[in-house]
Amino acid sequence: MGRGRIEIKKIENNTNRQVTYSKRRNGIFKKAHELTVLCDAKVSLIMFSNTGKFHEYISPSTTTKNIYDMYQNTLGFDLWSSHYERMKETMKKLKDSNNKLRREIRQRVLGEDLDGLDMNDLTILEQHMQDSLTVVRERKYHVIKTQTDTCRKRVKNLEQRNCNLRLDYETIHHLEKKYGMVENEGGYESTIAYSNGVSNLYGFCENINNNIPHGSGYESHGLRLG
Amino acid sequence: MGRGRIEIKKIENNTNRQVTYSKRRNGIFKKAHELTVLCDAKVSLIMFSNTGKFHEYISPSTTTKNIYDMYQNTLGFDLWSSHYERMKETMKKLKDSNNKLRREIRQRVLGEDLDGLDMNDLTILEQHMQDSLTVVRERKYHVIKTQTDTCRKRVKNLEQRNCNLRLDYETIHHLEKKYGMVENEGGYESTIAYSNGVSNLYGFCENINNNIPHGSGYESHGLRLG
DNA sequence: AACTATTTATAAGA
DNA sequence: TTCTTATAAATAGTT
Repeated sequence: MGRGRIEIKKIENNTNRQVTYSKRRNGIFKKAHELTVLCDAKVSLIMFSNTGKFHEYISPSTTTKNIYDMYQNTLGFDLWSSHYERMKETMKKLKDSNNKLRREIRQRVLGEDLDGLDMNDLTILEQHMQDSLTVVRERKYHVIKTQTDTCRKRVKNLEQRNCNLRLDYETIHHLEKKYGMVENEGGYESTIAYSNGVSNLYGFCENINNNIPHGSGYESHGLRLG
Repeated sequence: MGRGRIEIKKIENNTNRQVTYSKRRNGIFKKAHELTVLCDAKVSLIMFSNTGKFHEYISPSTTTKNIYDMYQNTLGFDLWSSHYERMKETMKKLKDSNNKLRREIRQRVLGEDLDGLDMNDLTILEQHMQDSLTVVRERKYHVIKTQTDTCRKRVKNLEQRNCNLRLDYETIHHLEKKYGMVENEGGYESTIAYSNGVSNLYGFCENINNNIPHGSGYESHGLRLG
């Protein structure tokens, strides 16, 4: 019904398709309305274009929800309710699980809600909590150990560098004494830095391999830092 | 479009109306299908004749339920699913809550999943666990105390009753000696019961206020029963 | 969005 | 119901 007959297959030209959609949509709505009036029928017509645009026709004598309810009645089964029932089921399970978890936390974390437990339950619970506490303590000691190890490495590194520096200074010192003269190119501040530097460096070097503890067990760290 | 033009108003002739319904229904279904194919659209067409007969067309690329879901989404308002959306929301919250609780349990009850915690977190966690453990231990000792108290009361009660019984027997015994005769109304079995009874009763009475401990602190019970 | 040549739908009749 | 057919209506291509 047009200038030429067309094959019923997707119109590839985008503009064309959209124009045809618009024209035919009006046509089909008109037909739906005519059917409604002529035959006293109830029609629900919902359409989405390929671009997602929405249009609907609904017979004036009814509503979309009503048509849908009739539809469900007619088919006898309820598209929603199977879904809905499953959802309610899932929700109930989640709630139960939640309550169990909360109770477990009340018992195990807060130490509340212990009224229902007998001696045996309590003993088992106590043991579990003791075990968990041990795990947490071990973790804590592990963290401490890692921290102190890192710290010790940094200290050792610094000591080594300062020791080397001291040796350099001593070499310079001896050379100065040997030639009986001080070049003193750095002026006043340099001299101060030098004398302080040497005494500090001595102090550092004496510490090497003596004052830094090397224990590696959790316990020794725990005793010192706890 | 027929042998004559018709006015768009309800066809009063019943047969005629039904024929027209049938013809036009086919026409509109055909149009709906053509629209689906030509324009790549999604169409849901549900019809009920005035006699209640049901017919539907649905684009092959979708389902009626899907169209209704889209319909609801598009209108934003919701015939069925304000309820449904609230349910989904609640469900999401429950799931989140559940995951949080599980994580808490993993950390606090099983001592797992501690990687993200620093020294401070660990110390706080350790303290909490220690506190909870203390609460559980106190509860345990409370249960022990209650049990032993109940037990002691029952024992005391029994002792008292047996003591009274012994006194009664002794009274009878003295009376028998005094009058130099045994009435022996109970026969053989009674005599056996009597002689055994007396020796047992003596044993019980000697224990009163001597062998049953009366400590009330948790610690003493813990030491004895733990 | 309007036009119009054509196709398509369908009212009435069989 | 289904077929037929004259005719109304819808619409494809064009402006």
